[in-house]
Amino acid sequence: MAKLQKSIEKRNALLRATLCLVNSGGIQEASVAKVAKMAQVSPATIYLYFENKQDMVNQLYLSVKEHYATVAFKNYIADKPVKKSYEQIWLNMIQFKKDNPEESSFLSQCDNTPIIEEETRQKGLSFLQPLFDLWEKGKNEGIIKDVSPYIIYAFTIYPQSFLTNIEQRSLCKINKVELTQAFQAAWDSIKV
Amino acid sequence: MAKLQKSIEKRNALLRATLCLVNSGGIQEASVAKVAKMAQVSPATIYLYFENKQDMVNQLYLSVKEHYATVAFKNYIADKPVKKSYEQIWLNMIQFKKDNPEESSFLSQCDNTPIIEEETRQKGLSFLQPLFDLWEKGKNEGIIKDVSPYIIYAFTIYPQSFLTNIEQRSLCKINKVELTQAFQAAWDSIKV
DNA sequence: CAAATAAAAGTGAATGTTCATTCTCTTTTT
DNA sequence: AAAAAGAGAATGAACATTCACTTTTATTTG
Repeated sequence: MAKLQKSIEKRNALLRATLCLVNSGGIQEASVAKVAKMAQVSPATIYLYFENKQDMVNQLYLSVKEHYATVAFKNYIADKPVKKSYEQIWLNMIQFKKDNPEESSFLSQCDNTPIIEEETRQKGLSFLQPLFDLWEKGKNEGIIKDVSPYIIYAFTIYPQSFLTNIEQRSLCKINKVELTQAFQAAWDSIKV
Repeated sequence: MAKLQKSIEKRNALLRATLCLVNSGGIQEASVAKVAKMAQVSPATIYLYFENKQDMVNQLYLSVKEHYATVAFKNYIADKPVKKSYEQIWLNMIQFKKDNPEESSFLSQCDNTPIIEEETRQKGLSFLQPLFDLWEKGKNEGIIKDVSPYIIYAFTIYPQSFLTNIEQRSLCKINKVELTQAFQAAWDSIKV
């Protein structure tokens, strides 16, 4: 039991090291040798925990997405009004990105790289199912436009990445005012 | 003169090859050797046209951004009503992304990689100045919300990348209906 | 319980590629 | 005949992965 625990910790150390390196210099910076060094482990050890480098990055992707979803849906109670629920989730999501810039930047980098396999992507998306259900509920109640979930995602969730991205690059600050304006924009784009 | 022309053509061949390779397998796939081979040129020749690989990618970034801006602002006449002008530019922009998936995907990949220097990024952004001016005009006329241009960009232009991205991955189709809905969402998010 | 043994986890060095870049030499253009 | 453009081969570093080996942990047996 203590053994298993140690294994999990080592696995996490490897994932954390990968996250850190990808964040500081792009995915190409996270070489197996560097990850191993940062996690204080032999390069060979990585292959005890992961099939290969691509597998390691894909697993990291899933683990980060899972964390993201956990934060997004914390204290989520399905029977509140749709707008209120959505506001809560939306704020949780952007807060996650503000609080976890490394994980957030990693996810952004993954959006457009072929290292992440389509299967992994789909699995990652499935963590957000409650959100898609909420949109469906909103559509049925006639308070959210009857458009594809892709459009809803594109105009309400996806913009968060841009905003936190530029805040990270110190080009702007996202405080309470901007947060309120941003949610208003998101909601206006999809409300009936 | 014919000499210079030939030089430009060779430079363009190198940029085109880079674009193609980046598109097919990520930035790491575009190695100097492969780019040279695809452009039917010796690896050494690349260093006659560019300082190094990073410089080549940065120049490609600028060249693509310039093309993008050219398409965005074609037939743009500043004295039409703000909403009409904006609709025209917005449609031009998304059409560019649909018509030029390689260039579009390249730009997306560049959004989150440290290969592109901050200076290059800023220069690339400056091509879109007329758009920022239009927003300012809209704000002055009281028809666009008085919020930061970052927010406007995040909720109207940035979502296009997501939509064309998933269309590219064959997860959805963006036809006339979706295009109309999408522009409506974009406009609703920022109109007063 | 303790010694013996089997299995699992972990290592550093080596493998064979591929990488970006530079070298020396040749061809083409002025 | 000078200079500019281009070539292929060479360089050394970095890469992902595997190798033969050691150490640690778990299980069996006397």
